[in-house]
Amino acid sequence: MSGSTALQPLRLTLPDGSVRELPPGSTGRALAESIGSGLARAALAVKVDGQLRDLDRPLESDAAVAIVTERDPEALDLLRHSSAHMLATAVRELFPGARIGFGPSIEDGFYYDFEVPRPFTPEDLEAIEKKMAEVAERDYPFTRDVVDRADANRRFADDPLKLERIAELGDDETITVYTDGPFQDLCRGPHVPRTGRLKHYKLLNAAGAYWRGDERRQMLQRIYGTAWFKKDELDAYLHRLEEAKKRDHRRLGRELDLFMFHPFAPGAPFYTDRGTTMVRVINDYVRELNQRAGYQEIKTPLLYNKGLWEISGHWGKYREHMFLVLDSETGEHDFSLKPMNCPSHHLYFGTRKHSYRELPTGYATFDVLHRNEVSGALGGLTRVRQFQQDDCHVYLMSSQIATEVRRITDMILELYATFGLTATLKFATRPEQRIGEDAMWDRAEADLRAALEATGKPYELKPGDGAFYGPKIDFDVSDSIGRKWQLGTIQLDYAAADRFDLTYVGEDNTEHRPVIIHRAMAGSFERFMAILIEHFAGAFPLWLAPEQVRVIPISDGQTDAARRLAERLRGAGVRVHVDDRNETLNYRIRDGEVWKIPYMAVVGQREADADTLALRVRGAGRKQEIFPAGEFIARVAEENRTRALVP
RNA sequence: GCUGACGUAGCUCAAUUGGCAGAGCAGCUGAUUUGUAAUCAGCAGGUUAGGGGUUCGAUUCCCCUCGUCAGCUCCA
Repeated sequence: MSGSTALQPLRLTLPDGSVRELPPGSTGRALAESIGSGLARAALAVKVDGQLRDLDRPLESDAAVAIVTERDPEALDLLRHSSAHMLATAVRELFPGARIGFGPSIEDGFYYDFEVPRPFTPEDLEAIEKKMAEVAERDYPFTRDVVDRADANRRFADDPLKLERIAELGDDETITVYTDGPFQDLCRGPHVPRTGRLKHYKLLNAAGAYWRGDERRQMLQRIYGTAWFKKDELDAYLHRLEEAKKRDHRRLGRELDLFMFHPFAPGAPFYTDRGTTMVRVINDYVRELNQRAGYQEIKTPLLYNKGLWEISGHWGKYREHMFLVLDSETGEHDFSLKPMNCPSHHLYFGTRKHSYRELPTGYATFDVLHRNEVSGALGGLTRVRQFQQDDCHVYLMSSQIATEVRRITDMILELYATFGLTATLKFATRPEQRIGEDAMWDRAEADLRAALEATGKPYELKPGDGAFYGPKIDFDVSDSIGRKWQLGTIQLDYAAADRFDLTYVGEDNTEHRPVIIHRAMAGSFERFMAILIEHFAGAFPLWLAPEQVRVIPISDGQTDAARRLAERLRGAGVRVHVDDRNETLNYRIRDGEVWKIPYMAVVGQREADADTLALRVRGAGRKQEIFPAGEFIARVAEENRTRALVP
């Protein structure tokens, strides 16, 4: 405690630098009231020397303080954590025997785990939500009590999970209990002042969750919810969920006929003709980038004897994720489908001698990989068992790292920009568990960082998050609705060359170990497809669209003209179809919009006579434009060539 | 893998307490020849995911298998 005596006033410094004096033991609320009654009404908590505290907790010493209201970023956390308590309060009233686990605030909401005899049903959730409204109505204060261990154990005698947590608390830790009405919870706090402050929330779903995420422990029933300060924020969030559902790649993949799954091949997609076209277009683009970088594209075997996996270390650490294959001659499962490309590339590199003159040497491969994910981990194209990566391994001398990393970074950012994706960079440095000398890490991190700085892009530092064999740069991409995906990665590897005994002959005519860079840009094509589908909501830019132009003759009289136009477009490398079905023009226009075709070229008698077309741009409605056929073909070809994002 | 929910025509969904499996869209056939988001009529479409059980009778109730979906420590 500070040396202040009971008679000396507290000196509280506000964010604007002004100082207020209040009697010792005054609460945050008293401070807020002394500033203004409006602020006192808005106050949710108080920040004392940077730490959040309950509004009604006495201030003990001079400090820098700030009143926290809805407008502070931390306030949402507070709101959601308190909402979790209110949820538990309601559950306890409806299910008196329910034992409680943890109930934190999370991104966009909160959850609470309960140990109950049976899982919650959707009807339960409705009832619980109603009960929560009652609890809010009763406007209980959240009160904080400091208790000793014995008291805590007594209070939670019926809640073994809480007792377990209490037992873990150190003797020097303050144990606090928060109470709102009939409910009390072991909790560090802080909370909003009263349940009445919780107004705009919704329970979303319930699902099982292992106690502490440990599959060996009992399964609890978790209820997820979301909470916001304003009704329109809650509505906007729920609307966002709806929108995200609408652009769910699984739904669009079916509606736009891009890919499918069959029960006989769980976790392995079938691509339709349209989906295959997209994969090919993306492939071609990555190929072009690889070629420009001077990387070689190679194809390597899919199936290997375990000898390879023993060298790579997969056999020991990764075997459960590999699809083992029975060798009928030996009767043993001595073969495995490859889960990664690196061992193949290392093997290939090692089959011949390399001069320092040929470094850096890059191998790129689009081969199919298999990883045996547990069934519960599968979902759509983002979590699959079979996939392809835009994988590349570059073998180089350590003196070449900075230049090469810079080159790769530019390449990756260019790729993202082409799809209208923006990336943030993360620089991950040496982890606790690692191989190699500190000097090596110093050098590697310095090189990576220099390369990173050279891009001029801001980056986030993630100390200790590197791979055990080297530091890395991760690329997080934000899509059009703000979701983040980790896509690209550049990893320095100082271990593989040793394991595979890879060498190059240096200028000094002796053998040296190369450094290896693992590079992925799009990551897996499957996941990248999913991200693109959701990013564009299925309305792909022309160059990526499976069907780029649909030619629509108005009536039978123009069918031949339409076909001739399509033929000319096809000649210019355009993916085009003629919709001469026996349907009304309106029907076919609508169909084109539903299928999100970038351009519809309508050909009536006027257009047929003049060798023109009436262009309808996707989403632009009736706003159409008459184009001479030649001009239109040139325009489409140009968009294709430049990979234009918008028409 | 575990917990829960779900699985009905190609797609989206119906089908009282267990009582003859339906509709819209898509498909096919015909009529219609269309000027910018659904023309009309007819036809066809199913071992209700698969298997077993209870029952006079199962889409419905029970069990098993397969698959799909949600979730499985962003730190009391």
